[in-house]
Amino acid sequence: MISKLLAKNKTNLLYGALLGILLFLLNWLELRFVIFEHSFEIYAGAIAIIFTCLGIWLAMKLTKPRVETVIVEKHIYPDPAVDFVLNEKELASLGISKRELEVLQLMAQGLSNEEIGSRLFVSLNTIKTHSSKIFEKMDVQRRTQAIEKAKRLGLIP
Amino acid sequence: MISKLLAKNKTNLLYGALLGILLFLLNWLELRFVIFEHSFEIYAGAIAIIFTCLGIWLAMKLTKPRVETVIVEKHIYPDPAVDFVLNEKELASLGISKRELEVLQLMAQGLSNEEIGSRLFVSLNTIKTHSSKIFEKMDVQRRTQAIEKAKRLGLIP
DNA sequence: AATAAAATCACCCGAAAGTATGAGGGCTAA
DNA sequence: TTAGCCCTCATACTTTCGGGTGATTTTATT
Repeated sequence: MISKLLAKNKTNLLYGALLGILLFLLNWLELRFVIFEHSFEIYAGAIAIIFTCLGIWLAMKLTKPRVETVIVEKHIYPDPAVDFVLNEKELASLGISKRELEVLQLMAQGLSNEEIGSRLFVSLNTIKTHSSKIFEKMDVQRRTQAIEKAKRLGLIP
Repeated sequence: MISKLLAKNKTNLLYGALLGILLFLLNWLELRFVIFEHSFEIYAGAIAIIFTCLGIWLAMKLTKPRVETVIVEKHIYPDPAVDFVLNEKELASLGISKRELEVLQLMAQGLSNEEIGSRLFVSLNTIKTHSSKIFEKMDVQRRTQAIEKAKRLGLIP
């Protein structure tokens, strides 16, 4: 409870403490003044210095920093692979299966049928069958057309 | 000449003048003190207030304005097709000619060599030569690889 | 004018891609 | 369970692609 209150009024307490110290200093200086009658100028100077510092400190603490808003135009180059969303409707309407899509993706990466077969652990003939079906379903003649169309339709990144 | 000097030391002169005024004030207050023997506290308080203000003023004037920079990122999503900029450096470093780039673009659109030849009014053999050179320069084996790499390098949209 | 680079075309050959057809096994929804 | 789709694989055939070589013409570039 008390610690909470302390934490909340931390700054206020700090200010209070500082004021106290200042008053004490003032008093002490006055005492000195009483002892050395003619050290008035020193006293005044001390007060001046101390309160100048106080003023500076106050200004530093109390002035709000000027907020300068800098608008930076950040060009976002959408990494086609990162925020790619598969157009499942198109996929369904074309009737392309999961496996066929896989083949299509590898095709678009520039792999040969042979390489795709190795990648998917199936024979070249299987990939040929898949690609034929893909071309048929997508109504294209060549793999390059399939790739172009697939990208356009959002089937591949 | 003199006006220039004035302009240059404007702030310095201002400070000097202010100091002068302060000294005068101090003197005047001292005079008052002499007149009213027991108004010491008033005197000290006045000094305190004045120098606090001076400190504040000094801090405001002398410290660089504290600028808190808030960076607001404005995200811009460029349409890849609309504001496509050809990566001419890459094009030059690969040594790909204008004609070859044309062929590459048509390739990426899914055209066969035959079709590209018809489109550009040259023979199939010419397109074959072009594509061979393209693959050689791009260090790829297949047209699909060339397309993929060309897109990646910003040679085609 | 000389040189270099680009563009054009041709021929051959092998590799890859694409077409057609058939067939077997697996999964699922009617 | 049966019809339908998917996945797999095979064979045979055609087309397209890609590599290699060589040659001519046009177009810069110096």
